[in-house]
Amino acid sequence: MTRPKQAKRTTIYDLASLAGTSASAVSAVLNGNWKKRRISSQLAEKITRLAEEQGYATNMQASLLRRDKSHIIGMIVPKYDNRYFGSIVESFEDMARARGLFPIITCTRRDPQLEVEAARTMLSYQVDCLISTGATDPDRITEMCSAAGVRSINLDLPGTLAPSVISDNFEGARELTRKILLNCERQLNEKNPLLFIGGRGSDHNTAERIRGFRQAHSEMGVSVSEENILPCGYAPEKAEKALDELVARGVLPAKGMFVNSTISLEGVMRWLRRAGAIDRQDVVIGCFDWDPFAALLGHHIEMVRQNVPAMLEKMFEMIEAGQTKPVVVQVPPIMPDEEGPLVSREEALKAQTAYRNAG
Amino acid sequence: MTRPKQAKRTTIYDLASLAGTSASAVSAVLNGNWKKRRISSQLAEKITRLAEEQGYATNMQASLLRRDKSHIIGMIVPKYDNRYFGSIVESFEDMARARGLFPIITCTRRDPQLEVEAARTMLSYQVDCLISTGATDPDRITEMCSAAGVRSINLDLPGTLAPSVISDNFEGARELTRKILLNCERQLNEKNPLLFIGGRGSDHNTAERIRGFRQAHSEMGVSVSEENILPCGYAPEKAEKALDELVARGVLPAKGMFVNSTISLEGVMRWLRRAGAIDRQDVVIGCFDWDPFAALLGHHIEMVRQNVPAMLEKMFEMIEAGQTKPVVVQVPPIMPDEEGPLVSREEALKAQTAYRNAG
DNA sequence: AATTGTTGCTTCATCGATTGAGCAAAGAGG
DNA sequence: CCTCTTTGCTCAATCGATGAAGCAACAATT
Repeated sequence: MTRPKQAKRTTIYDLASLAGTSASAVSAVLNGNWKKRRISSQLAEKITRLAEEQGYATNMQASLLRRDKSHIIGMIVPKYDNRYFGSIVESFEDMARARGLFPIITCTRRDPQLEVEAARTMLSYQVDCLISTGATDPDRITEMCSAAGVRSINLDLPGTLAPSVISDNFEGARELTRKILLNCERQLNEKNPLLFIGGRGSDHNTAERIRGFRQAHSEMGVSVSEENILPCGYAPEKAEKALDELVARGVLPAKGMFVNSTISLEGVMRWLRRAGAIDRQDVVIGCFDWDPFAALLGHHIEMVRQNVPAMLEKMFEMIEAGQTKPVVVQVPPIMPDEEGPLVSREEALKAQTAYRNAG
Repeated sequence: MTRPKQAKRTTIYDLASLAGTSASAVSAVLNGNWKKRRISSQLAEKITRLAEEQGYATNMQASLLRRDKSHIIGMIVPKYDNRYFGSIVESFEDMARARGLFPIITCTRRDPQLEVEAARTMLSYQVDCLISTGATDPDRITEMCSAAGVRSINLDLPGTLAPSVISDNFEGARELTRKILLNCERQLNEKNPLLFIGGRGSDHNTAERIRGFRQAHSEMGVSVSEENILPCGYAPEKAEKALDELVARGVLPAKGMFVNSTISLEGVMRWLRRAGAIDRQDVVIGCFDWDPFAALLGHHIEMVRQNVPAMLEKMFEMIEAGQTKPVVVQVPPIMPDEEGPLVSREEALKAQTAYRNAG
C-alpha cells in the first residue's frame, strides 16, 4: 500500500494538496461534473488516480449537508421472518440502487411505538422519501413526513393520507377461497364452510380477505358462521392457541382452512402435527402468501403469492411521477395456476425414469 | 397543527429565533448536555416544548459531520431469503439500537463486486464499524475499512485480517452426520455413506462441514467416496441440477443426505418430489440450518440451528472490548435434542384426545 | 470598595463537500 | 498591438450542529 498511516480519513483537501490543486477542483472531478466546470482531462485523471490510490470515499455527511436532495430512500418493514417481506426488502434495495438512490431499511416488529421512532430517525437522516410497509399506523408516519416536507408511500397496508400500493386482497382471497372449497369437494367430498385463521381483524388486508372469503362462500352457496372466522394475530403461537381454544370449546375446526399468512400457517401446521393430523390427507389448506417449503408440505396447499416485483414497480412509478394524492393501487396477486407447474411433465417423467433405473 | 407551512425543515436556528435565544443554546438543550453548559431549566423547557411543537428532528448529516464518532454500525448480508440471515438481521438491528447505535444493512446477493461497492458506500456514510456477514471476500472489506480507520468484524464466514464470529461448523456437522447415519440405521436398516450436497467448496464453512462429515463417517466405520460430496453452490436450482447430473451418470443418490443449507434443501426437496420420491419414507435427511416449515416436512428432517443470539452477543462483546486481532470465535450451533420437543408429551396427548373427541 | 466566583448565556470557528463568482493566462479576431 | 473569448482553474460562502472560549450580570468574600 502506498497509503500513509492515517487515523483520519482522506478528504478532498488531502487529495488537493497531493495533486497540487484546489479542493473545489477535486470535488468537481470526483462528482463527475468536471466537464461542466472546465477541468482539464489531465487533471481529472490525476485526481481520479490519486483518489483510487488513497482509497478515498466521499464523506456523505458533508456532501448531503450541502445538497438539497439526499437521494436516500427509507423503508420500514414489520419483520424479516418470511419470504414476502424478505423479497420486498431485497427487491427494494435492488430497485432503489438501480435508480441511484441509497436504501435504508429498518424493522419495526409490528410495534407502533418503534414505527414512530424509526420514522423520526429516518427523517433525521434526511431521507427524500419514506416507504411504510405493513405499518400499523401509516397515517401517523405520513403526518410526520409531510411536516418535514418529505414524501411518503404506503406499501402492503394502505393509509388515507399518502398513496398506497397493496395486493388485491379481496379478489385474491375470493379466488383462493373458491379453490379451497373446490379442493374440499374433490378430496373430501364435502361442501362445508372453511375456517379463516390468522391476521388482525383491524387491519385493512385481513378485513378485505375476510370479505373475499365470505363472497366466495356465498357465490358457491355455502354459508359461513362468525365462529369460522379467527383473525387471531400473526404470530404462530396465536394461531395454535386459537385452534386449541376452539377445540376446548368442543368445536372441531373445519377440515378446509384459509390461512392468512405463512407465519400463521406455521402455527396451524404445528397444531395439526400436535393434534396428530399431520399425516391425514383430510385437511385441505390454502394460504394467502407463499413459502417454498410450505409448498412442499405433504398435503397440497394452495398458495397465493403476492406480486412483489409488480408492487414495487408501481411504487417507484408513483415516486417518479410525483404522486402525492392518497390513491390506492391494487396489484393482483399471483394465483397458483398462473405460475404453471414447477417442471414440465416430460422433464418430470424423464427424471423419475432415470431415478428408478439407477436404483 | 400550530406549525407554519414550510418547505424547509426546522433547524436549530429556527428554534433559536422562535425562542429568542442562540443556536448553541438550542443545540445544548436538544442533545441533553444543557446542564453541563449551564442553561437554565426554564430555557431548556421552553426550547424542548418548541422543538416538540415544530416537529423538529436533528439533521444527522450536520451533527455527524461535526462529531468524531457516527454511532452508525453497518452490516452487509448475502440474502434475505432464509431464516438464518433473517434472524441475524432482525436481532442485529435490535441489539445495535439497544446499544445506542444506528444499524444500516445492505444485501449483496453473494456478489463480490456488490460487496465492495456496498462497503465503500457504508464507509461514505461514516460507519464506525462494519460487519461482513457471509462475505465472499471478507479480507478485502477489512482492508478497505482499516484504510479508512474503521473497525470491521466478520460474521458467519471467517477472515484472516479481522476478528470473526462463526458457528462451530466442524462439530455441528460431525454431530449432524452422526445423527443422520444413526437414523439411516434405524429407519432403513443400512449403514451406507451419506450424500453431502450444497454450499461452495471454496468457503470455509462448507470445508469445515465436509471435514466434520468425513470425521463422523470414519468414526462410525463408514467410508465415503469423493463422489458423495457435492458442494454445488447455494441456489436451489444448483442442488437440483447436481442431483440430475448424478442420476444422468447412472448413479443413484444415497438415501441418507446431509444438506448444507435450507436453500439447498429447497432444491433437494423439489428434486425428490419430481423424482417421485417425496412420499417414500426411505429418504433420510439432515440439514445444516433451520426452517420452521422444513421442520414440518413429511420425513423427519434433522436440523442444526445456528445460534444467532449467541453469535451476535459475542460479536458485540468484541466490539465493546475493542478486539482487533483476527481471532476466530466459534459458537456451537443448537443441536436437535438440545432444543427439546416442540411440546411436552402430556400437552400433545391432551390436544390429540381433544381433537378426536370433538371429531 | 475591590476582588473573586458563579450563573447563564452568546460568539465564532469548525467538520467536508459544493458551487456561484471571479480571475489569470492562452488563443482568436481585428 | 489591442480587445474579446475561451480555457482552466481558485476563492469563499454555505449547509446545520457542535463546543471551546468569552463576556456580562450578579452574588459572595475579604
